Amino acid sequence: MVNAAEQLEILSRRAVDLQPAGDFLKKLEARRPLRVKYGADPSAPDIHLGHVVGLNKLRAFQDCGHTVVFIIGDFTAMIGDPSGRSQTRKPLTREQVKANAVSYQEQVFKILDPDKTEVRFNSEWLSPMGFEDVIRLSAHVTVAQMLARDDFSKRYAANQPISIVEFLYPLVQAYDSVMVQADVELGGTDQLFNLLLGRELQRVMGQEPQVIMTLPLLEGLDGVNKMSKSLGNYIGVTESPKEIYGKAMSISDELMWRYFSLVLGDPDDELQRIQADMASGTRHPRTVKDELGRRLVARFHDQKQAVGASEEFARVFSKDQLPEEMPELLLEPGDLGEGGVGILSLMVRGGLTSSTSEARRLVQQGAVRVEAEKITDPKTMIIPREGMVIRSGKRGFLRLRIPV
RNA sequence: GGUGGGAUAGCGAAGUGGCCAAACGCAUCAGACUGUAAAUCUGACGACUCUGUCUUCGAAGGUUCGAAUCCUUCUCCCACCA
Repeated sequence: MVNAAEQLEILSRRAVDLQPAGDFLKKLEARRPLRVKYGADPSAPDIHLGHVVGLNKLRAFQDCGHTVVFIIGDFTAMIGDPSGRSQTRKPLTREQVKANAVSYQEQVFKILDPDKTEVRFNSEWLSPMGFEDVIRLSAHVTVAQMLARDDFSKRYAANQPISIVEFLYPLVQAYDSVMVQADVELGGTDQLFNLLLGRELQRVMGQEPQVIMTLPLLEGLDGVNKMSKSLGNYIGVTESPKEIYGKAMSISDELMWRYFSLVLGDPDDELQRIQADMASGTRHPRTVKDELGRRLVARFHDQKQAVGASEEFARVFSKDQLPEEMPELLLEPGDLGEGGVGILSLMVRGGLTSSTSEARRLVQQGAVRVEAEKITDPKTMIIPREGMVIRSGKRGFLRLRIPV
């Protein structure tokens, strides 16, 4: 284990908040493995790059010899978020939660060291609690304290509903800290309030308060909102090489530095050097982004697939050639009559569009090609040939198969 | 318990008897430009047998030549007062 001062330097790198820093050093100097808590909501079992930012940090703690207490919020997930604000927080059944938790662990251990990870489910201590216990617990916090949280105060001021359950959630999370005797709790900057409440509750309940650390929130593909599953602006660690690479290429030039820095952990000075090269024209932004895409694929798959994804991407988009694999439509014998088959019908049946209207629109907008020929008349009849390819827009491909 | 407000297309939000398949914004999709960048511009964005037809505006009934708009009942939501 490296010494406390060095650990402090390594571990606090890129942290937005670290409170209180003095306590943290003290804890590190105690030279025992610290219990570093991180909570996960199992309602969405896809770990994405936004989570990776935190997981990377947890891994750094492990590499310094500390223990990660990974809490799966199964209890809370079964209750959901009755405010209905967030559709992704529907109550889940016990089975769903269980299944999600399993897949969660599989994904998390792509980054974390299983030997230094303690996985805990918060139903373990929350399920046995009676209403009396809950009331006692809630007595520790005042409404004014709760309203200190930014989004609560805003919503309250705007006459927007705030359910009591929403007050209870931070409390539950704080109580988790007490139950696992956390030394440190990690979260995104949006978690600041909840983390601090954990400190508060530990103090009230006679424990040494945890140190809290917040990390930057990674912006999603749109470059504006934080990466999240519900916004659909995420790159999941279990996605295919093609998807990871393709999504990486679609982010803006400005944004890609965040990914290099927060997901891949590249040091700032190196990134600045690359930015300088890019500014002077010695490096093309595209090659830099290609590297980002390849490294992300390599990180969650392997090097070989990274190269494959890069090549495939270049083939399809830069050179406008066909991908190696594409969806197929097996035609019926009736399709082979003399008149041919309507283009719209083929598109719908092949899954290129979900309705005839949509197919028609695409054709009228000049997005559809059969082989190399652009189709603009929705009434066009196609005489199918084995292996014929229909393209819809840039990424829609369909190969026709004729039954033998 | 009382008072007031609300439910409109993926989301947000106009519309208060015909000109409404329903403004606008966001998201999405396509085209142009490119590095599939981003930004920008243009167009599309309920469905269909598509110059037209059909089904939509919380639900069910009703008034009317005609209803997202008026009436009745119902369901759900919110704020405020107590």
